[in-house]
Amino acid sequence: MATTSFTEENYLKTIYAIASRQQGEVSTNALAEMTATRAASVTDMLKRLADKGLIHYKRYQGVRLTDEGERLALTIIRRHRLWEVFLVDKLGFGWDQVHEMAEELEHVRSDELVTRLDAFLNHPQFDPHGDPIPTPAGLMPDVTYRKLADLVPTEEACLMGVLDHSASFLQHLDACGLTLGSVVKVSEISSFDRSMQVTIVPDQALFVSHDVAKNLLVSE
Amino acid sequence: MATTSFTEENYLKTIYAIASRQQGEVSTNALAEMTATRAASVTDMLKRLADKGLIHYKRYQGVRLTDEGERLALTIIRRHRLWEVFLVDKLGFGWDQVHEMAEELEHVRSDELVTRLDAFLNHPQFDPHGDPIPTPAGLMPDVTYRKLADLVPTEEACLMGVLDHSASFLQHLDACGLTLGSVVKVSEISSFDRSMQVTIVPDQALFVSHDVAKNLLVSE
DNA sequence: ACTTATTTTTAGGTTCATCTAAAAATTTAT
DNA sequence: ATAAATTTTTAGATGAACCTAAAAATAAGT
Ligand SMILES: [Mn+2]
Ligand SMILES: [Mn+2]
Ligand SMILES: [Mn+2]
Ligand SMILES: [Mn+2]
Repeated sequence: MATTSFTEENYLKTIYAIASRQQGEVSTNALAEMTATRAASVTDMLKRLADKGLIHYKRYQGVRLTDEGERLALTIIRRHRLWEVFLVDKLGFGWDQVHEMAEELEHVRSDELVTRLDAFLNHPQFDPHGDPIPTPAGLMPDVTYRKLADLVPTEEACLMGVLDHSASFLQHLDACGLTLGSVVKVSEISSFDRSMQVTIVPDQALFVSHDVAKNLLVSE
Repeated sequence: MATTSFTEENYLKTIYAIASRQQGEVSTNALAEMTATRAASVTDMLKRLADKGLIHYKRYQGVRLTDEGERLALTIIRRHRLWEVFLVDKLGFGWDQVHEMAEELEHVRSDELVTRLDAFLNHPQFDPHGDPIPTPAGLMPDVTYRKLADLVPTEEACLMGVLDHSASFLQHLDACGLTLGSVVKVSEISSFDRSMQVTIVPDQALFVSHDVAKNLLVSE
């Protein structure tokens, strides 16, 4: 029940993020890189998180979230994503503008606030970037997307999310008219550079580089 | 332009709050009491705020906000009150529940966020407790209220705000049916304990103790 | 005016979150 | 297997924000 600081919460989120795209323990160096701090600072913090029972930590062996740590990480991710929905749906921000604000809003501590915000937003399942919103109990819904880059000609699919969350990538998608929810159909793939000719259904023809296609998630 | 910390922002708000209900400089002790810290800690912070040009400070002489300090204090108060409006009007919280959450939300740093929130709320002039919302430029609108306790029989006035912001006082008002915006008419004042017999127009008779009446603001 | 009481400041410490530099453990390469 | 490279940890500092205890300045009381 001890109170977790702003900084501790960010470490938990970062451990979760790294762990979810690899298997095995998360390394001190990976955390130092992600949090833009030095490895020595990470070690310090890992000891503190281990003392609080939020991570499993053995020196030189990397870390893994405990059940409690994961639950906490997911409630913070839940808050982050709900605030992003609020900022886009209610305040009219672009999906490329909301991440930094959500980084601060996610630390506002009130369960009742999250509950009411969720209701106010009509219990959204996904944030503006297509990422699933963890449940109130702290469970991540598992969604299985494919990358647009993995489709073959004549396949049709709905744009569901992005892997690259950078403002520049999101702005590029805006400029191309690639909006989440659109249905796209692959017409042709260049064997030279794997660039794709796609149609945004019903009839908007579009050229998509492999760099873009491999960062676009689709479902079908 | 240097960044102001969470803590510094709270000190500025506190200095403003104390200064606005007295004349002359704000004492170290008063600040220590309000911030629930020790006088020595306050002195530390005052030096830092003075270095940043946010307060006028001469040792042993108390402090006063600089123009820049006051502008900053008022933008934070603006954010606090806008978030309180959001929590009550949009999320349906009671006016007795929102202060603590607003204490955290007010520190989320984004001018664009405040601008859009203000528009989303339809540019409210007052927060749920009847306190005026400072302008985007950092100016406090001056409103002049009277206390209900200062009215005499047959006077009628509109309930505009509260002086006591405690949850227990606000809940007591809820229980009595004393809502901001109601029009009340004083019928009788006891010369013994200054308690009031009032009518919530059109016809709800009510007994109001002096303790309550002196914390209720009315205008007319 | 002088003594006493109060307020404020200084001095010296603590904890959190960071840092650099050096030591220790682990991993990789020959 | 031994040496070299890499990763991780320890050791020792720093700054922010707090603390207690003692000293200094100001205000009050006689
Ligand atoms: Mn985000
Ligand atoms: Mn997102
Ligand atoms: Mn408040
Ligand atoms: Mn208020």
